[in-house]
Amino acid sequence: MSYTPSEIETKWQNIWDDEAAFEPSSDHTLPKKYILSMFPYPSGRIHMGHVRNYAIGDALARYYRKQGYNVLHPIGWDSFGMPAENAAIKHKLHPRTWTYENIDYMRKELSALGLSFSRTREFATSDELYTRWEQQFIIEMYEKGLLYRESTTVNWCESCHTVLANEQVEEGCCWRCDNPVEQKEMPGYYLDIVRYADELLDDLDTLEGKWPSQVLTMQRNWIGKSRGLAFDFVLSKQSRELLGGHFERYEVFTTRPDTIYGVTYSALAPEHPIVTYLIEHRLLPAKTAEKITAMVNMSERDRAQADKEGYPLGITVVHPLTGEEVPVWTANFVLASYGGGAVMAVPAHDERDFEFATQYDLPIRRVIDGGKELPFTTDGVLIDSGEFTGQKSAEARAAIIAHMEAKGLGKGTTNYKLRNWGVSRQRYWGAPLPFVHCPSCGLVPEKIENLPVALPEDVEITGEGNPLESHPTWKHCTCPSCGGEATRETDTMDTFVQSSWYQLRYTLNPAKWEQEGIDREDAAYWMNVDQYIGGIEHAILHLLYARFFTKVLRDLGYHDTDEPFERLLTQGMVLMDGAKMSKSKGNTVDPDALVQKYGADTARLFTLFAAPPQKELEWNESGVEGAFRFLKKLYDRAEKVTERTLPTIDQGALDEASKYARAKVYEALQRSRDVYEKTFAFNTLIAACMEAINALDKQEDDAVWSEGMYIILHLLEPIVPHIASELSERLFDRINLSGSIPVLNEVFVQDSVTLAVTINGKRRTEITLPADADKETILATAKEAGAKWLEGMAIIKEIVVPGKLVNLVVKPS
RNA sequence: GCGGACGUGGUGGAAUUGGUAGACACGCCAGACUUAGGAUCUGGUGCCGCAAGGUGUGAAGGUUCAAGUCCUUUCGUCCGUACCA
Repeated sequence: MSYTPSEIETKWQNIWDDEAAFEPSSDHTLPKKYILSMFPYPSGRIHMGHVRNYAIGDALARYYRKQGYNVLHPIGWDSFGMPAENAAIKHKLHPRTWTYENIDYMRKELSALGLSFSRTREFATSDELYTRWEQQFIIEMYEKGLLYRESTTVNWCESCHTVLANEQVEEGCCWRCDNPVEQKEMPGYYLDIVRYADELLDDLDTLEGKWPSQVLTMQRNWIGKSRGLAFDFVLSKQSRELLGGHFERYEVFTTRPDTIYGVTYSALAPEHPIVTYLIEHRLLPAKTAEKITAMVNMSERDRAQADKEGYPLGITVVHPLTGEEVPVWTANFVLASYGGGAVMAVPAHDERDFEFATQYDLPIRRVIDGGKELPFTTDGVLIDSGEFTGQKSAEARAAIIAHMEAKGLGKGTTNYKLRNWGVSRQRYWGAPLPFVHCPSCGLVPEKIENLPVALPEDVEITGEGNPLESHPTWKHCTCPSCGGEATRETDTMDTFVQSSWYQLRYTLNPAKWEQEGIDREDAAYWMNVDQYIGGIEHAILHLLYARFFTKVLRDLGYHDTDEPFERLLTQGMVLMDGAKMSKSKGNTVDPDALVQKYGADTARLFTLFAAPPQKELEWNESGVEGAFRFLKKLYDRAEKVTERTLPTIDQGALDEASKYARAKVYEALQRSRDVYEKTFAFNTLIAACMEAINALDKQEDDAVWSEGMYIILHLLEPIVPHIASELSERLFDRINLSGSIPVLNEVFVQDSVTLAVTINGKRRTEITLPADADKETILATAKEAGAKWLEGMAIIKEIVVPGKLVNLVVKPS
């Protein structure tokens, strides 16, 4: 019989379905493992990145199941989002239809890979039941003050009549209609993630060694915590008068209070209220006002790339320590959203301040000794700094903060780069924000018993404006509080909200889906995710939001875990000809076609064999054939098996080739634990199995063959489950597919050993000796074998590394 | 700029605590079986050299009996980030 993957694979997929083989047990006394690969967006078809992601997760899930763990290995669909609306515009399909048809199709594609997912726990985030609980959480967050509504500046496309994410702005223009994007003040909903900044930062330490350090670093930088001094610049008397008494002072933040005596000017963001006031009251030259307005209207991205630009505002502030008057400028490099939108400028010790000061001929005053050239931005000893002169930067920072605090001039403060998460979108295909605008009560959350606030089905998606806004009836409702006429919120939630808590939803027994969002007991048992697997592209957004939601839901009393993902594996991209596979480049491989041609096992084997999971995977058709060839060989060698169980073998009676083969088999077995539990270097485990088969091929003992196949099928089942199950059923009644197999140390005991002989560290020859040879014998043999290189030399040192080598250190005698 | 990761044959990649570099696979070469083969099997394959031997993990130093592995410097590639005061 020859290897026909299609038959075998269909057969086993049906058996697993019938057996409900991958449903987790509700017995919470069992040891558990929660293995999660990031769920897919139902874009239409699966791609090789999915195959890789799920092959890794499935191997781990199957491994732990075999070890006797109760394994939760769920799948679902991250099914809200813009592509559904774009498809709706293009194909005149309802986003829901398009989405759920895609899900049905992709579910079949994933099934064909033989992935061991729980079927009963599958859900889509666009299911109304999922939305219902999400809306409840959001309302509870609102009630705790974690969610708030606020008006801020956003990217706005007038022709599409919608807000755009920064990512949707291409060179200042709308990604879809190419109209210039405007900055517009608009209300939106924000989650106060900054309130959790410290915990999100500190808990990264607990993930050290379990998450890739790169991801930890990226999150740390993203949170961007910095400590320093916040203090007020008080406007001079004339400046206050100029500003009509509307402003008296403004706050600035610095991480370098030690340089405060070097301040020679102060700069405000162009959006700063003082600047706005000056423009609105025509207190600046018309041309200057125009230029500043242009800076304000520039998108964040463009501004970041622009050259330094600024204008004097004709006002001054008083230096809090020297009493000197300092000129105030507005400058495009000052960010409105950080540290109050104003800075003290110390050109001598800050690169940006220096560049700006040089450009506009502002004074530069050195207050830190050190370095030859300015700007000198490292720590040093203070000079010309009043009573702090002579102190080192570090102590001066503390002293100046203490001094300012004592005098009521300022205080030590912490700032974050992290900004609150804007979660509202002017989109149809998302979870509605469950709020109502009441003319008398203001913003009111919907009543819990009325949830979910579901999307209307009868909408027309045109791509212009929010269909919820233009729907004739949907937004009209009664106020949950006073019962009067009111309007429903038409913004929907960012899709990242759904993916922030799905890992908790999976833990809930499906029998309780209707009654609960998250179950404390179920979550306590399953959380946290033992191994999370996904692409590095989610290093910040998704992984930060999911961590945040986990903590928030913990504080709302839904569960008790601090971190959602115990260990994280970031898989590399799948490449073809050195470039990421993409439709536009035309360098894709269709997983369906691959499975049809070679079978799912070959697809899985190749993706795990060609590279370690963390690295990029270069697609290679002949490599795929190599994987297929190995499976054919494996299938073929099943004929060699004569015993139906793990045989007992008399090691002493075997010939060298059989002993060698046994050693190779057990080496693979020994290696497997590390691979599945620690390194995920499936490529090395597969290589070890190939070596074992090659070694078995070179010997003829039936029992050794039986033992070898028994163990190799056991090892490979998580990777190539169909062929392994098929052969295992035929040969061993599947008994080798559960439990673990002990490593027999006797197989590693060798009668003779081969040692390398090196002279001065250079390998010259090798010697073979009985395994129990003593050091003298070894040295004598080595000297004899290396006589040629020892002529005329005096041996000054002899090193024997047992089982490895002999090194003789010599010099001319 | 800053932060991180990585440089090993023609290719993907192996190599516990420093201990025979190149496992395994692809490709290539030769042979066998074949009408034929892009099927299968056997053998070979880092580089230079007929060989003996030499040489070899981006480069240059260093530590060590011994370095792909540790240290210093340097070059290169990839990824992330972008005026955060």
